[in-house]
Amino acid sequence: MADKGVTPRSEDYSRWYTEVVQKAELADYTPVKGCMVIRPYGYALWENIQTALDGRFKETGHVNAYFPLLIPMSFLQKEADHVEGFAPELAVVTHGGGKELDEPLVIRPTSETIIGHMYSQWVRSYRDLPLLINQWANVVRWEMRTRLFLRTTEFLWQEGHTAHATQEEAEEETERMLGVYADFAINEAAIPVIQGKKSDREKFAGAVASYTIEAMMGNGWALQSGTSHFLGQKFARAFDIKFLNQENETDYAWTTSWGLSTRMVGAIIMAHGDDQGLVLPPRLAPHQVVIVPIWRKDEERSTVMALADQVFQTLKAGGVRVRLDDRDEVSAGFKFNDWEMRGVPLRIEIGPRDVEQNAVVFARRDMPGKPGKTFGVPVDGIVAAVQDALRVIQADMLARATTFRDENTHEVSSYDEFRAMLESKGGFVRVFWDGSGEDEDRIKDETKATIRCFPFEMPDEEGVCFYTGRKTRRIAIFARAY
RNA sequence: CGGGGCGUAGCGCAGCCAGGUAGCGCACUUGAAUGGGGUUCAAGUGGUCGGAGGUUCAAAUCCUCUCGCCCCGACCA
Repeated sequence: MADKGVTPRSEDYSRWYTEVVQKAELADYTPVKGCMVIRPYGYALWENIQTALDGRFKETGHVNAYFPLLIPMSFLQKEADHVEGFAPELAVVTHGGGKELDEPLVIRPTSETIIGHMYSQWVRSYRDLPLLINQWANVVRWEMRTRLFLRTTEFLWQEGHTAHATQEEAEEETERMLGVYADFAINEAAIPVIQGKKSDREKFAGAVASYTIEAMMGNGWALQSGTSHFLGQKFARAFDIKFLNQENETDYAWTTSWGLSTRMVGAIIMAHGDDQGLVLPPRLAPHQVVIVPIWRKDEERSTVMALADQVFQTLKAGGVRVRLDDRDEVSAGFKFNDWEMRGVPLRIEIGPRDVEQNAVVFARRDMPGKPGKTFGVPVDGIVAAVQDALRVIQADMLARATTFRDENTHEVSSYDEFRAMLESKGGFVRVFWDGSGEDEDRIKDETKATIRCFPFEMPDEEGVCFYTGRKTRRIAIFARAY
């Protein structure tokens, strides 16, 4: 097993993850420390993520633009919390054209500063607002430890930056975009994320409030999969984004920012992968269907390939992302395993016996082996049959991930219980919380668990804080996190 | 940056303790037989043993330094 598949997750989740990424040919490390190359298959997945998100951004009135990679160091320093948060992980350019620069340039770790600077020049009147811009870009953060997709020195993401005339509007935008992320995660990536607010300890450097979608990975750890920040007027004051309101008074704009990165690829891998490797949700999979023809003799080959090609053309014309694996040099069994490692949601097997019946065999990636197989699927109506199957797979993946998350979410009422739970079962721990930031730090030191969020969905009842014993209405979700 | 581990063919490893002219599996090439779950057999290609210095008649092996990677911590989308 171990010699031909990936390491079972129970043995070593970290190794399992790296092996899945590499066997699926999603990405590799490069000679530059902590930097990853996203291989064509991994990039195709990212492109589908981009398309799904970008469509939602357009629907909510946003437009794309591009801001530069290099930012003057002084810009970073204008917002005190922001520079404090990012200073340790900045990559700095000190030379250009063979000379030392008068002022060092920072490779953007995020673009609030340069965009804030430009917004200050673009905004004069309330009529210029809201400004709703997104950019697809790369950013660099000099992290100490890296992991493919989850934390790399350079990563790809989108970052939305908006400016509004009123606090209410900016707060609405912050929540709207978190909702867009949650909708994407649930309906495209089949990951049942929890929406909530970050604790002060965990919020974005420079934000007034940060919101997050938190996903549970296969080992019970949490992964922050997208964030949306309400920046108040902090950046507007730092970058002088002022406008005249309807009363002809000067006011600072209210800004937001929100981002989702290639880390989402890591989330998909860890939320759905199994011992055979990657399992991709149909809506994002680069290939939704792979057709594997099976034959023994040359005369069989021609009839099998004729039907395989016919099915391929029909599906393609029907808008299905389909691939025909017509390689001669490897066996059918090899191809099965090959595409399983790559997570293709649905495999269509076509052999001589199927040709006789003018039918095919479906094999679901999310249900390996016999249970996921359907024999004798008629070629007539194949497009609808495939689309149905893909819909079912998508829905089942979400349902399975939701069940997994719920089964691994526990409630405790005392700190002893809390520690025991993290030791024995892990996962998310849902508690009443009325502690301080210092309490949070102490818990992190002692258990490695942090507050992932204060979920939006809270029961309308009062409870006792598991740590302080005080009465509170606030719920927190604690977990170990990537 | 602290603690642990590892650098030998594209990948995974053995050889090192007890120095003696570099090996295995996978992959790759060629040929044949196979073909409904990672086929089999045969013949091949491919290596500055991470780098530098030292000890020695002789270093993958011993010594010193150095570079890099992985895992665990601190940091984090």
